Amino acid sequence: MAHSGDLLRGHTETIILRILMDGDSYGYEIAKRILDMGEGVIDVKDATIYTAFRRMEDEGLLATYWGDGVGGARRRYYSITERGRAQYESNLVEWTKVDRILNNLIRGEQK
Amino acid sequence: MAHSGDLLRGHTETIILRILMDGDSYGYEIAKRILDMGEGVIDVKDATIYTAFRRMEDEGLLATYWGDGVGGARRRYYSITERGRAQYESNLVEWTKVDRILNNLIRGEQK
DNA sequence: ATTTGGTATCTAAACAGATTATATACTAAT
DNA sequence: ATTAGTATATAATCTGTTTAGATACCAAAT
Repeated sequence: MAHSGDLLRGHTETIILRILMDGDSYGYEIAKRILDMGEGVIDVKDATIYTAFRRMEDEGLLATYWGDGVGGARRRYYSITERGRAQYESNLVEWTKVDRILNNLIRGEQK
Repeated sequence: MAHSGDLLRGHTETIILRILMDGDSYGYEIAKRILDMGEGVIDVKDATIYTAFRRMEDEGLLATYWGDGVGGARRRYYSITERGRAQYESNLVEWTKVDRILNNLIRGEQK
């Protein structure tokens, strides 16, 4: 059986980019937000977030800086770059198409 | 960048099950049908279909038999089992939830 | 006659994003 | 002193998809 992460696969970056469009954030908070909105169906693991950050930094989609963890551990903040914004817009267009087609395929509607 | 197959990942089985609910079929035809409905956005590779068949047979979702390829190569037909139908219904319910949540996450709508 | 193109199935090896497991470290409350 | 919550990180593993290649049959064109 496909593991639950396959549902998220390919969308993690888009989701992170979308969250960062609301303002800078850090891994733990982003993970909690996805978990919260995931309603038990989508549950992202923190390792997924952190490996995605590395990839996205390498691709120039994110910029990063250290913040001071108030009342806890240190935080590494991320902000979305211009390139990241462009990537998000592109992914959103793609998703809109994919979503419609996937619905056709899964529900068996006519072409 | 996520390769295009990640968009399909986790849904291939559901799509195959859905197609087989219209009647028995074989790999090449199923691949063409997905390609056709995929509108250039979803393009499944035949190896993906055939490896999915093996998995699904092992899981008891499909039954198979050889047909005679009229005017071409031999065909291996697949039919959906009771278990396959149940799996499809279950996957459909799952997808309905995932689709809504994924849209919330990707479009950044309120919870 | 043989080459080309369409039909059709199959598998080993590589790829890549997600998961598992584990380590580290700081703070606040018990 | 211990536990729980906050926070980041990475190596190794998992698994569905892709790449690349093999096999084979038929019909039409050269």
